[in-house]
Amino acid sequence: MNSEVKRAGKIFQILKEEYPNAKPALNYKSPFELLIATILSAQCTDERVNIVTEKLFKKYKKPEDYIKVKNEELEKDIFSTGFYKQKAKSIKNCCSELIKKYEGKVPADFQALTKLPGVGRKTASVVAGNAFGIPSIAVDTHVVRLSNLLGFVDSNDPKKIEIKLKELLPEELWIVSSHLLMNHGRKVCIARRPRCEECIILNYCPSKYKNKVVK
DNA sequence: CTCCCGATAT
DNA sequence: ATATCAGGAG
Repeated sequence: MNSEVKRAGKIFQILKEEYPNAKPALNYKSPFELLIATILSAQCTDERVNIVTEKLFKKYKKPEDYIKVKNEELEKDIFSTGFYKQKAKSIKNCCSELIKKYEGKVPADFQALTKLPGVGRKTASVVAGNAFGIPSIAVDTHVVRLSNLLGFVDSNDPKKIEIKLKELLPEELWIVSSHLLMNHGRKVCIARRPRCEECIILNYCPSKYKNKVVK
């Protein structure tokens, strides 16, 4: 086992102690709700998505419910998450696909998820991992940022980062590792201004007090 | 690489 | 007032 792997192991061990209850920040009660919430979370904070989905999930229960309303109505209901026209289309098309191909159920398969409208690698990983327990690493902007700052990678390509993290970590840590990095990224290693003073893994961070994302 | 867009920190 | 945040599709 190389030193890179050991270092990563140490970092995630500390993060696990710091965030013992690390879980998705999105609120959901089913794979379907998680799928919708994650589509909405593109370029939007999880916090804001939760505000929107609180009402949304009371009104829309099944894929059919999203299809039968007019575009403008769905757009209004998801407005504040931004990119609402795109997202409304994605959600509607996605729901049609679910009905057509999967009897209205969310497929428990990464590749199948990726093919759904509005669902890219990150969303597919979130759903596969958190709704179905399939080992996956969701690489969102926090994971990209922290992976670079912590020196795991020198790249902004989410797929490369995902592959690298999978090499670095044992499979049972994959799902939780995303949550840990997202948690830490949101609370301490904040994009706008990293709180290096309060960072628990500062000693393992090559970017400490740099306040600037590498590359 | 550009477009899609509102919310919020500074 | 405005820079920055936050993924997917074409």
